[in-house]
Amino acid sequence: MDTELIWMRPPKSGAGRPASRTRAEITEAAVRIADRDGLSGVSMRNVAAELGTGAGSLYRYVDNHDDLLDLMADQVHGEYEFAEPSGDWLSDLVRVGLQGREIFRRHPWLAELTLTRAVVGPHGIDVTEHFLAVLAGHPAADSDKLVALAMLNAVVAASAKAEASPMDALRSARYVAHVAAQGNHPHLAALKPEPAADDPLPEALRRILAGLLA
Amino acid sequence: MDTELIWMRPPKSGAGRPASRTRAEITEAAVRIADRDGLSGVSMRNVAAELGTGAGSLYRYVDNHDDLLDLMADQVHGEYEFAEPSGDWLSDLVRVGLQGREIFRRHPWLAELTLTRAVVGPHGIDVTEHFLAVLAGHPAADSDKLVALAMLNAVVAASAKAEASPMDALRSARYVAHVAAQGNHPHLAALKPEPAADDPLPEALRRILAGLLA
DNA sequence: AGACTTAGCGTACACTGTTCGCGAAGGTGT
DNA sequence: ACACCTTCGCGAACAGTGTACGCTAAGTCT
Repeated sequence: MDTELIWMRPPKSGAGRPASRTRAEITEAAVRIADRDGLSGVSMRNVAAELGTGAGSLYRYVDNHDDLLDLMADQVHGEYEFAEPSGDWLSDLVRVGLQGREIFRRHPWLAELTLTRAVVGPHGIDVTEHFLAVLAGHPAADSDKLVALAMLNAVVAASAKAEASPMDALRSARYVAHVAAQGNHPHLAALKPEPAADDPLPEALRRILAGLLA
Repeated sequence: MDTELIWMRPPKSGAGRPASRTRAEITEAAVRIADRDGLSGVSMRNVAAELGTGAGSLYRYVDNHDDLLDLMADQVHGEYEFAEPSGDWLSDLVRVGLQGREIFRRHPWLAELTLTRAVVGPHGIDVTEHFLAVLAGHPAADSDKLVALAMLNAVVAASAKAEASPMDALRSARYVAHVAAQGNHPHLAALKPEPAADDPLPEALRRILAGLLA
């Protein structure tokens, strides 16, 4: 069994019949399906059909279904566009977070993926590298910086997931109202249905990052 | 189709043959299996076998597999033990977060669940109620408090997931080393393999919560 | 006692990830 | 040019999944 990450596997030797498809091509097809039908639509058979090939053929390019998910997650991490560090590290990092949210919005399935598995691949690594570059002059310990990155990802993904499934919010709201009517949860009942304030994420990110990297 | 959450469904009418099992019993069996074999072991057939019954019978108690997962997630949220608000809201909330981590440690499958779906049920609601009770005198807007709770959950779950699967960390580390050796990622290569500092979570939670609820 | 309602079960269906063997394809070396 | 040989693409097969449905038996109510 190959315990290495998929990106480290050695390239095929030149001999033999050449492959008619590339791993990138397969990844793109999978992303296309996920964007259209959601993560559950990304089955080996569906991806193969999108490419006009057989399901078993995919296993020439990918070890298993999870590998395919890893490839997808890493691929869309390539959509980040990094600006040169401006000197204001806090604003730069918030920028990264907000850019992440845009990616999550473009690919609603990504939140579930990043929350479930670590994104490590060429593009995921690039994000880490940029994050560290922005914090190059910052006195915090390396481990604290990495913790901050992980937390930033978790928070952005969680908020993206929340805004991606408003049905959940509706069902929850109905249940909360039901419970509040029971009378045993005074603070819950006292919640005011406030006018949705404008986008809370930028400020939340500022505060979280500032708190973590004091 | 019933769009209501499972906990709102009306109790059965007294007539007819009484059920020989309870929903709680089924949920406990599912949790037991998940604790032992992980989330993927929680199939309808496995849970049914654990109870010595047929797979189809479970659908008398649960609408579908996802409902069962919701029940499991909510049930273990009943393991929180809430103390009276001490007056120091920050410490109280950190306490909640650390207690959450203990629950995640006892039930490693829970992180994936809470990161994937919202936990709304009797026990999940109790957590929210307690969170709001602690912040009863706090001037922040209600919506900000709820955001803080969601972020707290995301952060604790993410850190629990990370510590639950050190294999991922190992594979990642190997790949990072491989990339760093390439030379294109100076900041990554400059990371010092520091001695693991003592538990960073309490301080991180303090800072995040203090930042969010300034 | 009889009627009625519901539980439990077994079977069936469509789908999933994955494996394996076979035939064909296309470069490489002589 | 030809043979070789590695690799690809494919189709069938297997074990497992969630779920629907019809039947029978088991209780409760009138």
